[in-house]
Amino acid sequence: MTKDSSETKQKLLKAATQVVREKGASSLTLDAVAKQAGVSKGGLLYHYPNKTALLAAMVTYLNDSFERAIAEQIANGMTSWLAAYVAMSFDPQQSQTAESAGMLAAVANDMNLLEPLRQRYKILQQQLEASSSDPDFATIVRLAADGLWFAELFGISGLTEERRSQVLARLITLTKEQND
Amino acid sequence: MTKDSSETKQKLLKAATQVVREKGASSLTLDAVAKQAGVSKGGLLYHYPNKTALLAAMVTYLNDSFERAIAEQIANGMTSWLAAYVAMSFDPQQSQTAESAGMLAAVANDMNLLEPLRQRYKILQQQLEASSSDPDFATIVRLAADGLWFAELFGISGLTEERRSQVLARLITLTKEQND
DNA sequence: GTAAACATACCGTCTGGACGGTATAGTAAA
DNA sequence: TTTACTATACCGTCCAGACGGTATGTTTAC
Repeated sequence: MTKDSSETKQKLLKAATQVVREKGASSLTLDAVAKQAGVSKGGLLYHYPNKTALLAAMVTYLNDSFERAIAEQIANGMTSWLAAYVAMSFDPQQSQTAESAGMLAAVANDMNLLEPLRQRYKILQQQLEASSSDPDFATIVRLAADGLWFAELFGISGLTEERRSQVLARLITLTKEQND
Repeated sequence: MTKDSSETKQKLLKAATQVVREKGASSLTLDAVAKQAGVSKGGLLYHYPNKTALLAAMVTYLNDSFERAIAEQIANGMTSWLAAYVAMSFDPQQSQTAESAGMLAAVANDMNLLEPLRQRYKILQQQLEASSSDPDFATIVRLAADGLWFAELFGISGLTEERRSQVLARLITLTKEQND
């Protein structure tokens, strides 16, 4: 291995993410990704044998990025998983990058690609319920975080900056009223 | 107008919705919609001169459908706009039909098509805040409803039926603790 | 008969992906 | 330590099909 395969793969994933962010999910073509990554289409297809493989990798990347973001929030002082989840959902850094691109790409091409996410969320929800004294309310907090994340992804939140930060603060407070 | 143009248009919109639901947003082609509607492609293009026009109509349809659904919930006993909004978001009938299809189609093709929705949500959020004694919390309730709607649209809610109905009940209760 | 409401046929472009080739580096026998 | 061989990492070209859209009929209602 001369140039380390995984490094190029990472570069291609980044390129795909950037294409989605800049030109939209409908512009995510193999040509566009290859061009963005500075690689020929043949080179792209060497690493990802078809478009589905690339999309699947994007979803996996989303998944991992998600994982890291939560761990990061916990490291940064968030006292519970739910609080970290909320903080992550409000983090502008994380929101509009790899995660959103993977989501949009999957939705635009084949929703079945979200299957790994479904498995994960099923487990996460179970853990959330198990670790909370008020599972219904904990779920509401989680869904509110999801709601903002999606609403901002599609640009339909309608929240001002002030409101946004106040809602964030309130949600963090609400996570502390639970032993989770 | 012999066969009533708007009637055929409605038929075409329904067909487009059905295509998205059955085959996914990436399969929403003019051919597919025409075939589903039992019309030729020329016939489709007579009513919607290009694909963008069709997509825009789907978003408008989504918008109106959304409006009607809320009004319906209020007619069915929901005492506040927020409660009606929550109930609508949990209504399995409404969720996975016209609204979701329009959303998915817009995302898959051109996110700019969501612009009308953005305008609307900006106003809705303002009204929600203005009519509530605790705008932050009202926003949280709204976002939780959005979160469930999106999560179920993408199949990542991870909620059991029981949990789902309990969360719904809880959210409705929470809307009543506000004067909105 | 004329205009709306379709249908049919066709075109140009884009896109996924197959394919042959190339360069470089490692391996292994002589 | 040269030589033959193989695997990895990529490039450039080409093609079949799909898709959006046009151009041109043809029917139907009034």
